[in-house]
Amino acid sequence: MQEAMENPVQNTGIEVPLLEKVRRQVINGRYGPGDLIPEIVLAEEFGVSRTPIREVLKQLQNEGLVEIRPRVGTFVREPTRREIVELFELKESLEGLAASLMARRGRVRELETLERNLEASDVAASEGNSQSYAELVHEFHWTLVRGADNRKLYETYERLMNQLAYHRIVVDTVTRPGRLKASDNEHHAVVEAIKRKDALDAEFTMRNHVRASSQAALAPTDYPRLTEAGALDNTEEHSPTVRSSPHGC
Amino acid sequence: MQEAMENPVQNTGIEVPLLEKVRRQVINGRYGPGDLIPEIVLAEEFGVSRTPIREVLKQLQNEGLVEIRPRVGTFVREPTRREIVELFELKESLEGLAASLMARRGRVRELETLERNLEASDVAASEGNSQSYAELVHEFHWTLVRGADNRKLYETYERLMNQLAYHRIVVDTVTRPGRLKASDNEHHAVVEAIKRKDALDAEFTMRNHVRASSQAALAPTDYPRLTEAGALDNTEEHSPTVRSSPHGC
DNA sequence: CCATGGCTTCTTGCATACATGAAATCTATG
DNA sequence: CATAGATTTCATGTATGCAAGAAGCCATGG
Repeated sequence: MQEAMENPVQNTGIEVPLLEKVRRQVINGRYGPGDLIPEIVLAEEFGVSRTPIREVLKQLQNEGLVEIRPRVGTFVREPTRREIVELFELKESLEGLAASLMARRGRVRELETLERNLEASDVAASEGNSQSYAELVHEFHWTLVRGADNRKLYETYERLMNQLAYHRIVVDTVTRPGRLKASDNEHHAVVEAIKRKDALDAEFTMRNHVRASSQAALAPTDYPRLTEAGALDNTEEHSPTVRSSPHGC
Repeated sequence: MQEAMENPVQNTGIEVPLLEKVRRQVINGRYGPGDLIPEIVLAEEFGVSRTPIREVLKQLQNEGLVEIRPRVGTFVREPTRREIVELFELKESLEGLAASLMARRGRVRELETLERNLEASDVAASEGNSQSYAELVHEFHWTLVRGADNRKLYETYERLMNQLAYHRIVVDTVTRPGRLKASDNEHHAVVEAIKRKDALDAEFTMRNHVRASSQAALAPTDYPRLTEAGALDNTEEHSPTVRSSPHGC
């Protein structure tokens, strides 16, 4: 009854590596927001015809990453600030649901993963290793959503995160003063509530955590960052290697 | 900044009427769960080539309504009971979020729509007109989600409802004894909380309401229905005209 | 009678050609 | 020099042809 969830990418019938490769090329490649993406260029680049490229682009449009203007062309979409806020509101609700569902499940494998994650996060937090911590944050949130054992929730979450992940608007807020340790403490509180099987507490602790990190991500960043690597990249340029975490902490 | 929301169907670049027509044909037409849907049949039926049909089918797969097995064919998907439960869990969370967001907005146009809906619902409930009430329930929930003024939430909700709407598993639970008036009362409570701008109360009142109607929809239906029209249709046959509400009450 | 092997058929997946329409450019005129 | 109009170009939208693979079927052997 419980199907495997090992494939995070929806089975679209499209050869998955192609979709993934086009995604990277489109978002992290030489195409910036507003740029036209000619189908034929991608087709030649990947050695296929326009047909599968069109399918991939339609999928990307469905994910909200590009906009296809009929008879005109496909353009990289620039999410508005309003959309970012909307996505964060949904993120808060969905992760709250995930925490609630996981709390009701009892001791499952994902709970142990979270506990190990906390240990590693404590180390990274005490060392101030924000790069390492950012990755652990990433794992924490995805483990939680996976631990909810609700495939539709997982797919919905994945869908929304795809819209947030590849845009430079959301940067690793973990580098902001104080946020790192606060985030770590909030993670602890969530896991504690889950261990107590207190679904309501788990949900609201998680929601508060997501809201806090979302606000940190959305707040203007006037003050200097704590790390030099991956400093705030608000210019229209886009770095080929994205160091920033795809979501807040 | 605030874009219009008048188009509930995502702009996919596909000629929208075609997508809609294929959806009906596929789900309410002669194709039942598990049936193969040959592209060429639809193509000839609608007087187009296979290419736009393929795009439509891919979109329907993305919505979860069909399954494309590579090199084999496209089949109408039968959602499992587990999936239904998962979708209801998400529905509860999303509609709770919608109520919460709407409560924070103050007096907006959609609130007046809800109030008019309640008046009409009271009449339908007192008359025991479950057909009329079912339509009002439908309008109530969609108005609430629209009133949240969060486009991403709206799109996500639409996406999930598409997966629930056209399957005969979810029937109008409004015809069950007691559920009709209970539902009406719950709607009143939600609107009251919104008018009081009590976001938390609005959210949980709505969540409780969704949970109650979801459980009613999922519960086994041993006892006779109160209406003769659109009686529980659990056979593999599917009526050409679907009378059942696409969601609970 | 049952099982197994090959064959036929059917369906999709991809490539390509052509039509359509929008945008940009070039030109001619006020 | 600016502007309006026509033309040219370019990218998409659609149709169609062909190949590959999977499922079903039939025949044959045990």
